[in-house]
Amino acid sequence: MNWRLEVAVQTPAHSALGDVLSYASPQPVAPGALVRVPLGRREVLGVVWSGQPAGVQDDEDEAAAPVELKPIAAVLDALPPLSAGWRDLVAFAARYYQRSLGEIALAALPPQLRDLSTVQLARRLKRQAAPAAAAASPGGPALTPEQAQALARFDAESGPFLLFGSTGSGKTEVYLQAVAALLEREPEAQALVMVPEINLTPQLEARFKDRFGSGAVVSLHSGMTNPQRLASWLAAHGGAARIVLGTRMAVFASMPALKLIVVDEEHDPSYKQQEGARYSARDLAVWRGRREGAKVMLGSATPSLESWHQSRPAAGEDGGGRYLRLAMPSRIGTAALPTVRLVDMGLQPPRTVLSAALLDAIGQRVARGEQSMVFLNRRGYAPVLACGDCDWKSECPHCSAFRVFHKIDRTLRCHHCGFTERVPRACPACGNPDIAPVGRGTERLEEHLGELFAGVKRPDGSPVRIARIDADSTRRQGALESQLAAVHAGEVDVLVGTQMIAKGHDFRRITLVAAANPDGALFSSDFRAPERLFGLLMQSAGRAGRDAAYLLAQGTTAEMWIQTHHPQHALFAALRRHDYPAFAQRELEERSAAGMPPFAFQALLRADARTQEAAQGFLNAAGAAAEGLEGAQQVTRYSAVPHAMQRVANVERAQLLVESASRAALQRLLAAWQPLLHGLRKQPEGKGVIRWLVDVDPHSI
DNA sequence: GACTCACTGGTC
DNA sequence: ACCAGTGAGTCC
Repeated sequence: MNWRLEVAVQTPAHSALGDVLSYASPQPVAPGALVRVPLGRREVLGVVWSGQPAGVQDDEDEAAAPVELKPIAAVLDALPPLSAGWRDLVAFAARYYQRSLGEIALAALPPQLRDLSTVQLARRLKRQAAPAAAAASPGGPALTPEQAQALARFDAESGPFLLFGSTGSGKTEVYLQAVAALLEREPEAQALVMVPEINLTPQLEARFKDRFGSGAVVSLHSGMTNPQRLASWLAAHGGAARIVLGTRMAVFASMPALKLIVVDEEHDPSYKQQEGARYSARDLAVWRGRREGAKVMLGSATPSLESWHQSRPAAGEDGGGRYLRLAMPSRIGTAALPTVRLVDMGLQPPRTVLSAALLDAIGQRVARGEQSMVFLNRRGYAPVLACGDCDWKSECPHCSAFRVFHKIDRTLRCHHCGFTERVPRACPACGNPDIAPVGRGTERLEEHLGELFAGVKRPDGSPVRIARIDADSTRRQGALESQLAAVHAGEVDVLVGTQMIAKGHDFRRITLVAAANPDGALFSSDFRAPERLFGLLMQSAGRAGRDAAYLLAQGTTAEMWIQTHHPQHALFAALRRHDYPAFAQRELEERSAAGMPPFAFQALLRADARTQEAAQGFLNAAGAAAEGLEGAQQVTRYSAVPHAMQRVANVERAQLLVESASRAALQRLLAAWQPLLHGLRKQPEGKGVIRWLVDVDPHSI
């Protein structure tokens, strides 16, 4: 008997191929099994989606043209098939984000699996074979009443849950105990714990391994080598790993006994994949939890407005959100949240970088042996280099952006396309030797602080030590770790950096945090910018004064300084009171009035082309073609506009927004649109279009 | 998405 | 004559 298998292989949705390809097999193969199949003149990895005895015709067009199917090359039968739950997750993600099954499925598998033969894999599995590790969890610290109450409700209800806990309220301990209770109760159960950035996995990994033993915990993130990723993935797939800790990609980890998903810092933008399949790992986690009967806990001090709205308590007519909110407003110990001080930059002398009051405050802390941290969201020395005579500026020849001046190696670097040149000696346009940096980045701030604090001494009389952490200083492998270690060891008095240092790090001796110039986000065209800024500032404030005992011993208090030209802005007023609910309420009222998310659902059709006209022409033709499609009446379609970063590496980018109050209507339209777009690409309107893509629930517009 | 193939234009 | 770069077409 011959069998016909439908196999998902890595092909994009806009190829002319269907979602799955058909192959012949001499024996039945279970759905979810991994197979190697011929594709053109290659042999690739695929996932069996379904199978049936050959000769059974269920499609009329099949009968018209019976084709000879190629046989599969091999079955990786040493591996248990991927579960129906996993396949459902992949299928849902493919459908929702308008990609092919195979693209999602193959991206969710460890890359090394693609080039292992059956023999190599079998050998690998034999070496790996380990029974499910008994997870040890010798208790933890005593819980605060808030933590205990959150856990009690988590235990009693089914969720999903939004753990709304201020920075330092001990959210991680709640995760640990929720996992511990689960693993103790169910000897096979697995838990998935997601964090936003790879930077943060080592610390969390250490805490989980410490609590549960190193055999029970594996990591899954893009910073790992391929063999490491394969080993982690196999341990999760086989059930040996009780806990999987990872970044957004981990949402697709194969976990046969998944019973709990934690999404830490659920508001973090990095949960949204920004290339390829643009999925939101947080949203998929909620979907997966419901599908697989696993409890889901989202945690944040500044939740996304989506999650906040979704967890609103019932009031009046409103039945409330679908999530259950668990609040932990207090910091552990006696530590209060830092005092927020606003510096009105309008009252400072012109061109002030750091106000006298802030410098004085930092100086005092240096003298007492305390640490301070200054944020500036611009790396490099200066964002622009400009000629004093003519109007030359350091524009990138390939992008609609300025090249940034990096003094350290005297280069002009484009942060978008990477184009780098030596700094010219004189103005390339008029020859004037007087070209000067405009504005400031972290490099210049570091230099500036060094000059200003040249006379300031530490308690032992030694000079102040200033360090900088940003993407440039941490390019080398292991550099971030060693620089963070230096801060922890107290070898740094003033730390300058980008938002890289705002997240998660538990610095014990930092008592002052300052945002040098956060105003950019206040009046951004991106409607999510205030939300991101509030989260970032709250998170930054959370870096200060984490150790109550240290503050007490020092006789000091924690402070967050913000330099702004708009001290009256409502965002800062809420921040001052550490009042996220007030901020969220105001934002939600505005979003509701303007009909924006979470009160509407959006998708972007984006196109890249050689010229802006070609990109917009394709999009507008696509918009017109959508007229009359299913769902179109309920979906607002806007005109094509240039992307916020219009040109990158000589490619013009444009986008077209579609929006609806009904997620279902939007989904119906997108599904019906896909084949039209595919066809349009081949029409004259598609001339010059390099690529197009759909971004569902886009993060920035 | 990964790959091949045909075609282009530039250089030794 | 020999390439890198690019665009079009294919893959059950």
